[in-house]
Amino acid sequence: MASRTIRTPGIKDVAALAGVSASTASKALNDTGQLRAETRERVRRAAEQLGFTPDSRGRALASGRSFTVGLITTDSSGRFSIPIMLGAEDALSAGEMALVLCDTRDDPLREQHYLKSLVSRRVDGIIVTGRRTEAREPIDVPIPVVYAFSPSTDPDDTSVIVDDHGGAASAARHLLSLGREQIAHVTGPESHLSAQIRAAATMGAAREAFVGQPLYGEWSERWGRHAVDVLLRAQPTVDAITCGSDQIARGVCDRLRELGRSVPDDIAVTGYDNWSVMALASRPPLTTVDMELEELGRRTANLLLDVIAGSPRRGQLILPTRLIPRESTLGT
Amino acid sequence: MASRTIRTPGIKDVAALAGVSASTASKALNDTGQLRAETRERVRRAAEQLGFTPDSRGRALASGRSFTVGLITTDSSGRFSIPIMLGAEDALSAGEMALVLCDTRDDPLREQHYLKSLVSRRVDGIIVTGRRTEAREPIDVPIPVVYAFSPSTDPDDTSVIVDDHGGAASAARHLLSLGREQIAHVTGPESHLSAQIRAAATMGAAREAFVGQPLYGEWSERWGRHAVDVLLRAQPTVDAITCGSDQIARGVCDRLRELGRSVPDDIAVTGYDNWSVMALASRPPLTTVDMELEELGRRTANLLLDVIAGSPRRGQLILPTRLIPRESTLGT
DNA sequence: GAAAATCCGGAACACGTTTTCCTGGACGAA
DNA sequence: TTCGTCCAGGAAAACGTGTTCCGGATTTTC
Repeated sequence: MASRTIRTPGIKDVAALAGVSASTASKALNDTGQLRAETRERVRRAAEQLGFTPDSRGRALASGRSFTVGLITTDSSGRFSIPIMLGAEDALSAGEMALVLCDTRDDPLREQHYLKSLVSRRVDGIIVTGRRTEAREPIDVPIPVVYAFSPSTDPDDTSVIVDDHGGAASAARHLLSLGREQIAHVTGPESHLSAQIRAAATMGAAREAFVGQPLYGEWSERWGRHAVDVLLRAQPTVDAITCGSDQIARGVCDRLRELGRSVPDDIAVTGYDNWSVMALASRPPLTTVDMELEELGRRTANLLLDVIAGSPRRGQLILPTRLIPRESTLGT
Repeated sequence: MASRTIRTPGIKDVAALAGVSASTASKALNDTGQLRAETRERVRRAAEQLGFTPDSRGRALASGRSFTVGLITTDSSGRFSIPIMLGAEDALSAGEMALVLCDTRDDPLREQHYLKSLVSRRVDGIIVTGRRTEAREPIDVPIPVVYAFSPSTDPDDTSVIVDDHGGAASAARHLLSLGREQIAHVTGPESHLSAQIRAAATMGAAREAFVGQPLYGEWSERWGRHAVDVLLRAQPTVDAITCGSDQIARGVCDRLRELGRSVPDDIAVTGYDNWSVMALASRPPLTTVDMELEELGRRTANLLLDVIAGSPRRGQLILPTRLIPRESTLGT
């Protein structure tokens, strides 16, 4: 039994090597307590020499915190959740927090399972995010929670959301400022809140320049192409189209080009999302609205850190979007 | 001090309520030790009544395991890492393991930081993944590691990779089986291993049906469009084009349509990646090669679980791809 | 020179669980 | 009756850290 299997060194090993007690070593490494500078240094060198990395399980137990937050997403495959995730992870890692990923795949059972697991891990906080802007049922855990993108239905919960209204309005105003006078709107299913909001905001901002009715369809290029035909039949003199997504906008551009209409000379087009594979690959590249989701993720994480630190900020935080002007409205 | 702040109940509370000792409660809840069935049941009811969830920090400390694995990715924004991540998370969550996400953003400093953090958390294992198929430097930690997508340069490490050669060959064989006799290949930068491999595999499988030289460029639609012009000038009689990515293939299709060439009647086209927003939105939808990355993630996770359990499987595991036939080769 | 203040560092405990070892009792066999 | 066996459950150690308290040593003060 003399030669135990090799372990990673613990604080006791460091202490022994430095010739002090474990508690002294702890104080030395954490810059706490009253120690001579020389002692501190000696312990530090010992730790260095042994390649000591403190075991956060012990620390977690002692401190009552786990330095971990859970991210629960209804679909991380979606392109909305991912930037949020990344932003959150970025903000958290700066604070030495780890992020554990839970993809529920929209399955309530899986969600329950994950919640239980996170509670059992005594996670310091939870971020909940979804792929729709509709408010969602709050989750019930004895742990700080912040909602991102999909707010909680409970207005007292902390939620960080995108200013969808402002985003759509900024696109419309951009077109007005370029002198466009007949603006149409093509977007996704009317059942989607974001489609409704964007349509309403567009009409509100365009006012008398808005022509016809918003065209609801699906979030696809195909619908964008088809919508052009519908639109041109009803409003042949339209000179601008704002779209509810970059995919739709790309379809719109493609179809317009096929019909020999120039973008933006004849008709200007705007997208929504700033999804680079769509917005940049489109011909011409799309003027679009960036929801700045990574920043949203960061803000969410920082808000969660505040809640954990004991100073919660309740209610909805609405983050601004950013208009990215490109050739589809400006020309070359 | 009598009314302490309300805590989540511990196993001792459960034990007290059931009238047994903590150790007995532990045994009852874990189906271990020698206990009367009646006692077990009593403890279970007590746990249920108190809504007891075991604290995994304590469990981690006692068991020596943390029931956590780290996923280190050089860019999780890439569309390759994400399905891998999801697959891994899926496989791990079944085993009650949590996955902590570490996005290094290709920064060696951040990678070091994350590694230190994972070691400090005494993670049970680490999955390393990247966005390129080139082998990468192994990481040096006293923890089981499995590499996914980007293998380790050390052949003794465990790596799970995609059969890029087989994938490209399957596309070429598919075209041959359809009677195509002049096959060209358009792909990404020659500096990318995957581009080289796919080109070589295409030539090998097409044999005398291969015309000209592989056209190397970039992974973009723009290059795909441009490549068509280059290609048709050099090889006017080509009747099939295999592409190194769906983006390139989409560009190829677009340009061919503009030139009045029918896909697939005049020229058949195949993509690579089965990236649905590209492959399905393309006109016509693309026959393409699916790398089954989510499955790769699952396999990787399961392999890691094996290593953790003590039965490592060294070397490279090469997973097959799947050919997805669609209209761009089959017609309607 | 003695008392007080200050500085250092160690012993012990807490955190929540699992696990090993041990004890007391019931039971059967000789 | 006595010995051994088996069962049910408890006490304590272990995991690795942080923290509180306390005592000894050194310095300061009168």
